[in-house]
Amino acid sequence: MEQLKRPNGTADLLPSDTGRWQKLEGFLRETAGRFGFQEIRIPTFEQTELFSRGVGETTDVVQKEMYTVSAGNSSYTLRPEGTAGTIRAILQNGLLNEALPLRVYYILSCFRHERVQKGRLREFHQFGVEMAGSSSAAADAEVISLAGQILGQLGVRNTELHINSIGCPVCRKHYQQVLRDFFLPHREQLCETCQERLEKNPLRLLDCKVEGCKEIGKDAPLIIDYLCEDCGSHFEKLKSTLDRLGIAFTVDPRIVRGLDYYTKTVFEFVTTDIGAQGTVCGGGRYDGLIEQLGGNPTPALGFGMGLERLLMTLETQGITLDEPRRCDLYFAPMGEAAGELAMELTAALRKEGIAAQTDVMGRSLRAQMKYADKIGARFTLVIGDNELEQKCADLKNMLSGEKITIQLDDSFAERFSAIEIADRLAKE
RNA sequence: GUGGGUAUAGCGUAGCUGGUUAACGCGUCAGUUUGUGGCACUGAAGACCGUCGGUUCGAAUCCGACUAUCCACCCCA
Repeated sequence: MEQLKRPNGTADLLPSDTGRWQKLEGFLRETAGRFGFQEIRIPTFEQTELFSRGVGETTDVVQKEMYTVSAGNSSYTLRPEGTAGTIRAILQNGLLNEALPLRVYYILSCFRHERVQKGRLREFHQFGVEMAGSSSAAADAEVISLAGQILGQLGVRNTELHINSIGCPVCRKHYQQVLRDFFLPHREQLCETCQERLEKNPLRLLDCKVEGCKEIGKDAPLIIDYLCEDCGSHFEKLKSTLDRLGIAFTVDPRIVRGLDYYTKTVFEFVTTDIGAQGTVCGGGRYDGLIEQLGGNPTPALGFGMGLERLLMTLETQGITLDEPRRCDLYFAPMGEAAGELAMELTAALRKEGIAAQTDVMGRSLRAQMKYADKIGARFTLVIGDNELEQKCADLKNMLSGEKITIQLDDSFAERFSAIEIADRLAKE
């Protein structure tokens, strides 16, 4: 029978991986919690319209990367990102009627039908936060500082924070016209995609990698010089607050996020250590989104952090999160009677909070010792006919090789004995 | 959606100027005299050489298509 394979762009997380995932997730929850964020969990799929309306009809994500299925008369889509669904849930459950600003975080998987490459999967995991109710630059600084602290505390190096402001719909519209006017005379020298961008999304003209376009765009007007008064002072305030918090950043006027909902502040944490897809964290403000999704106009912002990319960065930088496999005691019985006793005692030890294992392969003592060594057991306990007779057991410290004989009570297999062994382990 | 690279046991690789039982390391399992791990030694299991088709007396080896995978563009986390 033919073996079936995983779909392209998905991953299996094996026992050798899940330890570091758990540790990372625990760290993220803990850190987000310290910033006052609480977890929210939302459905894996939503009505397709949520994304076309929230993320934006013209974005690549919506136009060509969504996994959409129709069921009955409805069209559903696997979430390509976390913000739209989170905002939907916030509105549907009236969370904005509670103390503001509302702060939520999530850890979830996203789905995008893209061409797979390093750092880009079709199902990938994101840690994200959303903060709603504040239009102040202080909120921006707080969200950015959470992301910065996460990376900092993990010990991530070679990562830069880039920030920019893409203005509000009013000043952006004005700027787009200025940009068009600038590029129009060079139309013929632009690459094909840029000629399209000129019509559809002029902001993108700025971060084209084609040499010719780069050259032309070198002296292009920058949006930060065309911000309206409100957007401009918001950006100034953000920069001074970041300075005050000691968060290093560079203003990168080329950053343009590909999701339509962003306004004013956009930012990303970028590393060069993991290949071309170096954005580990990206986010920004989206003051129009909540209204766009049917809520009362409410300012908000957030970010998403790609967990695969983060883990990849940690790995190339030699930062480990692994926890060794835990086995406090391996119980090595010899013979059938001892084997049955071992099953009972092992179960009892586990109730005492001890990570215990015993033989289920019918192996020789020598083979059992090898196995105990491989799984990293701290102690082994050997019981054979002699020990059964004398009501004792050999306890061996696998690190030092030291061996002691411990005397056990009459009621060998009972709780009491388990506690006694547990005590001995604790003393060692 | 576009371009390029790669595909041989669980993992990492050799073999690829076509020639019979496809090799090595790691890992797994068993054993090295009667009841004690790490080292060493011995042995075993494990591969339709990605799939289909073509060239040929003969294909892991050459050619084509498909699929998977990797890298990059694009886009984004």
